[in-house]
Amino acid sequence: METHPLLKEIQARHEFSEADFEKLLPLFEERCYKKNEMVFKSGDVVKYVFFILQGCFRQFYINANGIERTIYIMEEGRWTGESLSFMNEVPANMNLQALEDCKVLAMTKPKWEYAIRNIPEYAIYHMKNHHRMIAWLKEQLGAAVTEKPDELYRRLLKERPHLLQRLPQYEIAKYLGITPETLSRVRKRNTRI
Amino acid sequence: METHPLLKEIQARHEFSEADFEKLLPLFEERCYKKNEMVFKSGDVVKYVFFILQGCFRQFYINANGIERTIYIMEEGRWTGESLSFMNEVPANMNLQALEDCKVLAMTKPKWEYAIRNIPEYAIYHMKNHHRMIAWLKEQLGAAVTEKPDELYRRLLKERPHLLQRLPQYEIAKYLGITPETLSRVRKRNTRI
DNA sequence: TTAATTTCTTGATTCAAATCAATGTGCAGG
DNA sequence: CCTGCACATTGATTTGAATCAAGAAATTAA
Repeated sequence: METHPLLKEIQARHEFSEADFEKLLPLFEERCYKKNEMVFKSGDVVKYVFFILQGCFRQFYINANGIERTIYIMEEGRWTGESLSFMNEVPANMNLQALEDCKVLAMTKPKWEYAIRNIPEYAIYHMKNHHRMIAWLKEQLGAAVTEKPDELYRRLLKERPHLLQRLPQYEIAKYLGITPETLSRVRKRNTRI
Repeated sequence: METHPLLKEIQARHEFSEADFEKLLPLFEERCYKKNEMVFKSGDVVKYVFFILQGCFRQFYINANGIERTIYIMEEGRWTGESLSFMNEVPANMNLQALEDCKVLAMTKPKWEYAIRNIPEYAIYHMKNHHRMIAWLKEQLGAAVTEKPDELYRRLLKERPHLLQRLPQYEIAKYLGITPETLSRVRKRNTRI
């Protein structure tokens, strides 16, 4: 008997019983997105919180001049969504796109509120996740501006090497905030054969 | 009778009773920091969460090459700290410094846990705050890389014009991620007389 | 298989901000 | 008042990534 990927993720971060998990799991519905499909766009009110079962998404920001920047790339076994928009029912300022054919578990707001109220350990896990997200975003923000392309690339190579196999270069470039040409040169400079 | 600045901040974001506030307030202790004093450094375990009564702090990141970047500047009426370090008792990867003589309300972890468990509305407010913080950080990250210095400056001028009066130029420059020289030129270009 | 399209690499050029360097300004202390 | 220091401005130069422009490789379709 295999552990469900969602239970696996939760238990990796927080003490969580199978009994609680049996209350939690039925609150989700399964959804699929095709490669390149937009899950939501800036201006939409986000209706779900998502746990990724299969595939890979990118969340990106478009500034006033139409320049876009990928904020993060999330793979199976992680959460995605837009918590402020979801929680307060306000327009999102981010865009979420499937980079592959994807399968997710999606939970609506009423069910999420039910979970928060009735599964205290889920609420705590949820809060812990937010602390991690905030710390990670702050670090990303610091790194994005202080580090040169070569350093950003080596950081990615160290932390998430499989992404470089999984995604085309231009997606990596958008994530690192550089042009594909620059990434190509960076790779050349940083390749040990 | 004046509303306490902390109650004011909480009520601006969430329905919160005076009765709850009377349970909350005694959990804090008052602390002072002198101008330029470090509250915590990267590597420290952060012992408090802070609400700013007076003054102004910057939180900054130092990368592997010793280059620093100010992530945010917080003024009176706002929270600051490092939630992941505080919560999990792990080393912080950020630095917090007073930019002026400051007075804060500080809460230790045991008291914070007491508050979360015993004042449910505080827990909800806290969660809401995190959603806002995450959305704000994502937007900052998007803006930091896609926008040019002139755009970053005009954004700051629009959103927090008083900061430009309050702080020296070199602190603003570190916050925008540009050199003081560039900021000086940007200001010249963008000043209507 | 070839053809067509997409993605990646490489080179030449441009451009914007960092850096380097000097000067100017305003304030604090003697 | 002048002196000294911190901060800000301005100009000259360098630098590194973006942009522009071909090609080469890889993938997909025919």
